[in-house]
Amino acid sequence: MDPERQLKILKRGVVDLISEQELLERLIRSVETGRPLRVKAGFDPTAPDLHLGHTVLIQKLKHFQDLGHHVLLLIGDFTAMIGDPTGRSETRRPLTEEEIRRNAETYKEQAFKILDRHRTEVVFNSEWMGRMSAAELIQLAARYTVARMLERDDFSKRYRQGQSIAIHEFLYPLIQGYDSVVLRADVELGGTDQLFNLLVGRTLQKENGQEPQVVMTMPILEGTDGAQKMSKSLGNYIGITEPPTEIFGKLMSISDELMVRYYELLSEATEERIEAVRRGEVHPRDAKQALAFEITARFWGRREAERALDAFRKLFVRKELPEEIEEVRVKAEGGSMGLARLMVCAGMAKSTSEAMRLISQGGVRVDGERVTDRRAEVPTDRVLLLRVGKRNFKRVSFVHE
RNA sequence: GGAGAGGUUCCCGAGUGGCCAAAGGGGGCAGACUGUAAAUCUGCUGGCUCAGCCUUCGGAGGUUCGAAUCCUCCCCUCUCCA
Repeated sequence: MDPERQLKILKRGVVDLISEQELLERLIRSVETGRPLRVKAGFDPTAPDLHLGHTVLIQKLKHFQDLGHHVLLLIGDFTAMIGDPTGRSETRRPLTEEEIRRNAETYKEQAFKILDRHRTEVVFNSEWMGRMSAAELIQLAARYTVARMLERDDFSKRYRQGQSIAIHEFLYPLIQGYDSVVLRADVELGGTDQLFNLLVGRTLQKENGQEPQVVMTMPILEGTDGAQKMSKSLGNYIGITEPPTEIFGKLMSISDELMVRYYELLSEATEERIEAVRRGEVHPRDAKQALAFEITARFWGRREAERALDAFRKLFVRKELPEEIEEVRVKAEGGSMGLARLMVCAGMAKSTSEAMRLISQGGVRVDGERVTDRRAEVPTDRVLLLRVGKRNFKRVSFVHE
């Protein structure tokens, strides 16, 4: 495809592009020589699951891949092994090799739900970092100054606010940049928070006599709370391996405002369609359903997405019981049992205190009847349908001894 | 190495001897309402055999009728000086 058209596709949704001119030149050269661009993006295998936030980046990698370029999926297993304490005072436990290997494996599998596995090169930075000597590492560290490191926004902020910065945190950007040197990357992709690290790569490449990589950043996807970035540790994420009903449901629960944002960054919908959603010309509920359907189908297929849609309509629009209710068996302690205690046994409350709170707040129903007496007893001679809140259902049967 | 500041419940952050299971905010959960699990409003938010009792305020001891608050030692973070 001609370079200008490629550029247009690649630019969509991008925040920083350093520089557009360089990218265009490389695309032209690529067309002329028939050599695809080497496009790198790194992932930390610290958590075993990818969520929608990661897919913003992967989706962009796919654009490159579809245009015939060479995608390098870098797994930062070396850095993960050291354990990055970013932002917290407690030291994060470094992962074991085994954990990292497993995480990396699931990462790959999940990334291949979007990327073509046969045309993606997966590399691990332990391959070269693991062999680096202390002397070589110090030489690498000598290339950069503390003042320049402190240019990075989060470092300077933490420094000003008197928070701790461990020495090795300064090494992360250097290692990441060095990865680009080793891989001879033409382009590196990252979130906007990665801009600094990506630029370090350019500097190091220049020093090593390479043409500096083109740097491209994608927006950071906000989590379901609409405020902070999506991350597993903040609990505001939507994992791509979560069950279809979860993905669908979580997407339906985002705010109308956030929905527009998700459309922009995650949907394949046309510009016109997104504009219509933005202006409120589509009913927010319908727009949200369409989005939830699209994303669910991306990871689970249309059939599963349709089932999730049906289940959602049934429960929330028609207010019927869900199709599948989890069944639990609880050991009976005589002819009746305290409801609060039962809720704990059935895994519907973390503690008796919490269960009692839920009851007095009117959030608990037994066989469809609201119970508000926190000391209520329930019979144990038959199967009970328990409901906590709007969407937590369980069928409880008792085991007598 | 020296001098100072600080470590509070899921998070941020008040509290300097009893009225403290600990203000306020965030988050979370529940209820009402609805267009939906959006928005908004209200309530709850350590545990238990729950009108009572038990365990929490970096860790270990101590003073006191009584400690998150006072003393001693230790651990951790930050600032300034060297």
